[in-house]
Amino acid sequence: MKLYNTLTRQTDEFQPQDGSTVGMYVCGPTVYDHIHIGNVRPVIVFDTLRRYFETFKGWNVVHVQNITDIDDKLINKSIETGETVESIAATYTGAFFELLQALGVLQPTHTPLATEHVDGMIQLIESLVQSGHAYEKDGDVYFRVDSFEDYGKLSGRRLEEQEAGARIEASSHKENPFDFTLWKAAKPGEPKWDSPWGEGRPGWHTECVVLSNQYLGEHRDIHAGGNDLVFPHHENEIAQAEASSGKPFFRFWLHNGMLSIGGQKMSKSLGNFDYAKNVLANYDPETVRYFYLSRHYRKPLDYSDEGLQAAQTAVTRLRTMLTDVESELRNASGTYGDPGIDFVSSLAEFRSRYVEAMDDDLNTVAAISVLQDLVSATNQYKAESTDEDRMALLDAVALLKELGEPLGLFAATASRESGLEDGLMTLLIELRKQLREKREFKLADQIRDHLAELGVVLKDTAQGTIWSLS
RNA sequence: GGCGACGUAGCCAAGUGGUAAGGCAAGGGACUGCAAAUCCCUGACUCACCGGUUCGAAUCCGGUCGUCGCCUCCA
Repeated sequence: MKLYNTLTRQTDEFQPQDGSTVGMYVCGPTVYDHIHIGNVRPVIVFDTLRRYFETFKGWNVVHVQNITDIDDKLINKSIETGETVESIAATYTGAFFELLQALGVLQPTHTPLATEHVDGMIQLIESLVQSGHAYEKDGDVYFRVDSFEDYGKLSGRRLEEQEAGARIEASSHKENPFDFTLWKAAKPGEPKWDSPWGEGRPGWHTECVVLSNQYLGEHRDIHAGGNDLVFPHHENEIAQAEASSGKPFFRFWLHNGMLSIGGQKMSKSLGNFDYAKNVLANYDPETVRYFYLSRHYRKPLDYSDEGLQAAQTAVTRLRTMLTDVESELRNASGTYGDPGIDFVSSLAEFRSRYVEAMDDDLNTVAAISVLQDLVSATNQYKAESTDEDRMALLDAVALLKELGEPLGLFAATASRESGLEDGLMTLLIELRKQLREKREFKLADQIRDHLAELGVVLKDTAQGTIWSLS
């Protein structure tokens, strides 16, 4: 499939290096607060990519999702609240994983904490110091950008051009204003680790390098994150990784677009943000996923309640087809008939359109339109086919579920009814049918209304009354 | 100042050289005892604007206007 690669600035054909295993690293959150609705975008997008790899490409995916649990923001929060950094980090790390689960995100293969890999980071920094790519100054260690020829290759920034109009404030410690911190000396009271340069903590960019190497080894296929990380974070990762190893770091760099609110970028520093948990309090997870996937992942996405509402209506339409068919045919042993066979053979077209869309730089928007078309065609067949020719509808349902899998849709729709439940419903529906035949509509409606209160939905269709759980 | 993205119907949004997907909203019709769901019909002579290339452009080139992002922690 093709993926847009920030490194080459074009869509490149993607294949795992060894042909079967994809190593994918997604930059994770700094756990000093609950994640917001912007942080959710890469989580959903790259979960979708992973699912597509696994279900449609047959590739095994090693998915690394790091947790940054040591950082200035955590230290500041600790000073504000009096809580320890460890305790704050533990709280929001837990909240993060709860949220992933609520969103139906597959559990990443590895979820390493930065603080558990400080030794590895110190080793990396030491090797950079020894090779002249880094230097120590008063307990801080900086990466020497002038020592890395390719600096700027990811973000397209040439050092010479940058320096002219630079608005980076010059630090007296740095040889070049673009030199970045690898190791930061500890102030009194701050969390700290021993190192050859005294007590301190690692810089942010270093953790992703160490964790990538450790958990992916040579399977460094994809490194992903928000496009606000391109510079300086990912640029700096590449610099230190490639300066130290002499080998290419990652082959593919994938970046999702930012979330905006009212056309303005949403961010914590601007204050115009909402917590992801609040959205999940108002919308079901599939609606949330549908909303995020209804815009191409590289483009900016404007967040709005109206957008979520539209997504909810749209995803409900898909789900309704699925539940209606399953309700009608749950016990049926119908036949296909010639029209059914024709209909089933027409389904292949939807699948290939879907694959074509997803293969084209994960075009989930076009893929979703295929699901909508599939549902339209199925509803049409449902409306026009005779009672004997309905088994084909189950094929359409199976396809819809298959296509929904990478998007994370319809997982929760599999309601299992017990034999007793089934029997009771059949009884109630038969009773109500007799009432309706006697035109006792008041009683019949009472049954339907009361069942609705219990979460059971009745629909009177041309094929008889069907029921499903709401 | 440097790097980059975007401007498609009331709203959201694909399409990036071959004559405008899909969803939401809206109106009309069908079905129905009523509900619910569903089906049918109605939508951009047009893709910010101007000029160019081409048999042909929303799609390529040049320019104009407008919006936004990164360059400082940020997904």
